[in-house]
Amino acid sequence: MSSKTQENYLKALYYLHSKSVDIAVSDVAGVLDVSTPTVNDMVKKLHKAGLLTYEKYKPIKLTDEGLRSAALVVRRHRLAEIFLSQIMGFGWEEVHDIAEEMEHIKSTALFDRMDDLLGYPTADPHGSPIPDKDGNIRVVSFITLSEASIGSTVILRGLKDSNKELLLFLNRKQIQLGTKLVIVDIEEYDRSMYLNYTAGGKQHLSGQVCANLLVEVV
Amino acid sequence: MSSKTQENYLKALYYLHSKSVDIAVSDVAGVLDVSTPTVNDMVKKLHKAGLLTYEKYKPIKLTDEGLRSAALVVRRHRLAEIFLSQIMGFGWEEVHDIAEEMEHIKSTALFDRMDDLLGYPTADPHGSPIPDKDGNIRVVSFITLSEASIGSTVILRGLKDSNKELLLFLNRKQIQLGTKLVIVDIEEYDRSMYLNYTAGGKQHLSGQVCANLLVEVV
DNA sequence: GCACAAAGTTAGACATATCTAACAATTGAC
DNA sequence: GTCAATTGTTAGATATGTCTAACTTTGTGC
Repeated sequence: MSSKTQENYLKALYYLHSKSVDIAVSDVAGVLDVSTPTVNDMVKKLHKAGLLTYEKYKPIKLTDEGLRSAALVVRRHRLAEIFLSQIMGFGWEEVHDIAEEMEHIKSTALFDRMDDLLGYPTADPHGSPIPDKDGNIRVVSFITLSEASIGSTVILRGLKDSNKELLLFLNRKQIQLGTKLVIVDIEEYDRSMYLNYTAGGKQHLSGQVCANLLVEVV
Repeated sequence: MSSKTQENYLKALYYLHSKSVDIAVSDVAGVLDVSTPTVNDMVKKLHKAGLLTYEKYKPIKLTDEGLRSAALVVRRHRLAEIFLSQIMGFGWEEVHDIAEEMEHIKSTALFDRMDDLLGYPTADPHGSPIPDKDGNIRVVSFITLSEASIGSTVILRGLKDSNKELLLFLNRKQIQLGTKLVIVDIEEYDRSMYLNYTAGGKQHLSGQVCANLLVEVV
C-alpha cells in the first residue's frame, strides 16, 4: 500500500512523464519542492516496489504498473475536483487544494460513487482527461463548439478559459458538463450558434461563448 | 497545526472524556490500539501544546482548548458521515471508515459547505451531537417519538436502532432527519401514532417505529 | 580530450510515530 | 502497613520522510 507521500511522488512523475518519458531526479525535486537526495531515496523505494526503472546516474522511467498507479491518483484528484465543483458548489479556484487532500483517501467506493454521481466524466473542465478505474486514459480529442458543424451533436466536456461569469452564464442557460447539444444553425457573420438541448430548448449562444466550450462530437 | 495522528488521539480523548474527565494512559492505549509508552510520548506533546494537563503518574485531563480541538475533529467526522449517507447515498455501515479519513482534511470550507448542504444538523442518525464551528455542543436531549405527547411538535433528529428496512420505510414515508412532525393522536392500546407533516400529510406509524425515532421537542 | 559545471549519490543528522524491555510509582488486598 | 499487581515512565531501537554537506559521475565547451 502506497503512502500519501509516495502518491504525491507518483503524481509528480505522472506529470513529468507526460512531458518526457525519461525523468530527471532534479525535475521531481523541482515539482515537489524537496531536495534531490530526498527524491533519490524515494526513487529507490519506488524502484523496489516495481513502479519505476532505476539505474544509478541514469534517467528514471515509470513502469507500466507505475504509470497505472499514478493514473489512479490523478483519477482521484480530478474526480474530487469535479465533485467539489459540480456537486458541492465550490468555485473552480477553490477545489484544487481540497482535492489535493481528498485524493489520498483509501476508498475506491468513494471515488466510484463520485464517478456515478458525476455521470462518468472523461475530462475535467479544463479538458484534462480522467483515467478510468483501471488507470486507462480514453483519448478523446475535444474541439471548441465553434469548430463543430451544423446538424452535429456534441457533448460539453470542458471550458477553454473558465471564469466565474462564464460558469454563471452556463448555469443560467442550464448547460453543464455532459450536456448534449445539437447545433441547429450557425450565424456565419458573427460565429454565433443556435442550439437545441433538453433542459434549455432552443438557445442562441454568442461566438465568444462557443469558442470557450470544449466539446466531444458524438 | 495538529497532525493526523494527534487528531486521532484527540478523538480518543474526547470519547474517554465523555466517560470520565480523568483519563488513564492505558485507556487511551486501549482505544487506539497502541502501546502505553507511545501514548506517554504523545501525552507529553499534547501537554506541551496546551491541549491537556499532565503530571507524572497522575491521570490526564483535556484542557478547554483540548476539548475544543477534539470536538472539532468529532464535528468533521460526524458531518462527513452524514454527508456520505445523505448526499452521496452510502449505507450507514459504510460511512464510518471513509469519514475516518475525511475528518483529517484541512479545509474548514469543506466541512462548512457540508454543514450547509445538510441543513446544519445537530446530531447524527444515532443521536450523537455534532459540535458547531467553535467546538461547542448544543446539548439537546432527545426522546423517542413514543414518549412524546398528543399535540406536541417534534423534529426527527436520529434513529435509536437504524437498519436498512427502517431507513427505506422512512424514505417511502418521506420522513428524514430534520422533518417536523405533529402528533395528532395516539392509539393507547398499541402505542401507534397519527402524525401530520408537510411532505406526507397525515400518516399512521406503528408503536415499534415510534420507539425507534429519536426526536427533539420544539 | 580535458576540465569543470551540472546532475546524481552517499553519509549522517533530525522529527514523528511506533515498538519492546526494563524500571518506578501508585494502589488495593490482606 | 506492607507487598504485589497494576499502571505509568524511561531508554533504546526501528521505519518513514526530510535535510545539509560532501563526494561521484556525466557530459559539454573549448
